[in-house]
This record gives sequence, C-alpha cells and structure tokens, in this order.
Amino acid sequence: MTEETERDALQLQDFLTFRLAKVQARLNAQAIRILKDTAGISLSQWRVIAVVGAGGENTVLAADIKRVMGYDKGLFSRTLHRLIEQGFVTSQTDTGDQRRQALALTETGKALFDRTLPIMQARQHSLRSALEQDELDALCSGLEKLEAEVDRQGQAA
Amino acid sequence: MTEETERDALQLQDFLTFRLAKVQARLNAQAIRILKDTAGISLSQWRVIAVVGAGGENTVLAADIKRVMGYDKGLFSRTLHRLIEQGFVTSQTDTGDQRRQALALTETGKALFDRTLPIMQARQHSLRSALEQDELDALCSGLEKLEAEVDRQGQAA
DNA sequence: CTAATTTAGTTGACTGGTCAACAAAAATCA
DNA sequence: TGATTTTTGTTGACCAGTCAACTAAATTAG
Repeated sequence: MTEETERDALQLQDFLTFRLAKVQARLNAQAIRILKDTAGISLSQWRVIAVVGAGGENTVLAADIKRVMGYDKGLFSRTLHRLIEQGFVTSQTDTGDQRRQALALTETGKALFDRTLPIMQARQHSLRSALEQDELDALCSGLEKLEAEVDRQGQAA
Repeated sequence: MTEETERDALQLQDFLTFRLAKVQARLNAQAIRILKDTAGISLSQWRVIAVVGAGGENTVLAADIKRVMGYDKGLFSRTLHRLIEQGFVTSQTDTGDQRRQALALTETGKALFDRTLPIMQARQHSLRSALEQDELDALCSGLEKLEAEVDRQGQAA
C-alpha cells in the first residue's frame, strides 16, 4: 500500500505541469503536421506570416512581431530569413532607424496566408467547440493565473 | 477599422493554442532551470528518475515508463543511457523477456530523487496555490477535453 | 518446427529552439 | 562633439525532440 500511495502522490503532484506539457505537445504536433501538409511551412513561419498578414496593407515591424510572439532573437531571425528566401515576405530597412525592418507579405505570401488562415481558423474552432463557453473562459483564466505565478516566482529568484 | 478588426479576429482565433504554448514554454523553462541548478539533470532525466523512484524498491519496466511519459523511443533510449552513465539508474534485462529492461535507482540516484522530489513538489504546490480548487479542476478538465478533441481529429484524419 | 509478424530498443540524420558572443546603429550624456 | 550605453539583429554552438532505418528477441500462424 505504501508503494501505491507513493506512486499516486507522485503522479498527482506531477499532474498539472506534466498534463499541460502533454496536451501542448500534441496540439503542437497537430499544428505542425497540418501546416506542413497544407502549406509546406513550419509553425514559427506560420506565426510570422499570420501576424504580418493580419496587418493587411500596413507593414509590420520585425521587432513588434518578435515581441508579440515571445520568440527568441535567433529563432526569429532565422525564421524570417527562410521566409524571405522562399519569397513569402519582403523586408525593408526603416529609413529612419536602420536597425528596424518593416515586413510585408509578397503576392505569394498573401496567397499562402489567404489559403492557410481558414484552415487554421477551422482547427481553432473545432478545438474550441469541444468546450462550453464557460469552460473555455475557465481554461484561459487558469492559464493566465499560472503564467502570472511563473512570473512571480521568476521575479523572486 | 478593417485592419483593426482583422487583426483582432486573428489574435482571437490564435488565442487558445498560442496562449497554451506560451504558458507551457515558460513552465518548461522554469522546470529546466530548477533541475539544472539544483540537481544538474535535464527535465526528461528527472521524469524518468521520478517514475522509477516512485516505484520504491520495485523495479520498473523501461517500456512502462516510456508509455506513461509518452516519450519518443529515441529520446527515451538516450535519456536512459545518460542516466546509467551518470550512475543514477541501473538496468537489468528481464530474465524472461530479454527485450525488456527492469530499472532501479542506484544509491546515488535515490539520494538525488529524495533531494529533488521536495523541490519539485514545492514548485507544483506554489503553482497550484495560484488557483482555487475549482479553478484547478476546471483547468484540468478543459485540458482533458482539448486532448480528447485532438485525439478525435487525429483519428478522423 | 519454420516463416512471418510484432515488439523493444538502438542509432544516425535532421529540425526546432535556446544561449551567448558578436556587430552595427541609435540614444544618452559628459 | 565624442565616449558610453542601449537596442536590434546575426551567427555559431549546442541541446531537446522527432523520424526513419535497423537489430534482436518474442509471438503468432502455417
């Protein structure tokens, strides 16, 4: 019985972060597969295209995207260059501040965006449809509180 | 206004999986940092030690751990060998089925487990303490439903 | 009993993502 | 103005994780 309770206690304490990690890994894998099959791009590439595409005709600053996505500098830089190489995005250094890059989608990039957005939106919708509205709210609220607690702990350390 | 609503709509549709990914990334980074600083092991190594350690004096089958953790074969194999090299875990091939490996912690491994478990439990506890019990239940329930929906979609495809 | 299939594990190649060192432009300040 | 610091981005090295090819042991079917 001691072993059982020990084991249960451990599984229990590990429940939250481990479960979160597992679910997230599966959602991630699903998104990666969909994007690879339907658009031939990576998840980080899609996120950049999505944000630039959401800007419509306006150009979007690279630094803003990086900030919004919370991505690493290095990862973002490489992702962006791959997108430029593949001809989905154009980059123009700001005339005022030459460190800044203003991004826009090419015609090919726009076509990819228009084709891929409904697919990804449909996925989001079907995921959301598994939950009632109040469950969805509770999930988001719980995630926010967890995130705030990680911040709080990070500050303390 | 069109740009605004487009942008908002996009941020909204991206909310759930993106928010989940961000929170999980931060939780993961926190766990990795704690384990590196206090125990000098990786997260995947800790999870193996945690499961083997939870078995107490009983040996635990490698295949069972792999299944419980949902880890890739290759990752698990390499993680295990690093643990054996470092002297935290011993592996003994099953006398009946020579493909199976029965794992146990060495004395060093047990010491590491005993030292690290309370640290990780304390972390879990403080994360949980950010949520009321019903919020925690709602979060777990929401995650389960999401996971089930991913399964359902995966089956369909 | 042998052949085919399944299961467990190992290995190499590859991608994604993090970290740290660096370069260049801009802002701050003496 | 010129020196220092800050911000922005690039690059190389590295670790985590996935995938596919392979080996070996066990099981199943003929």
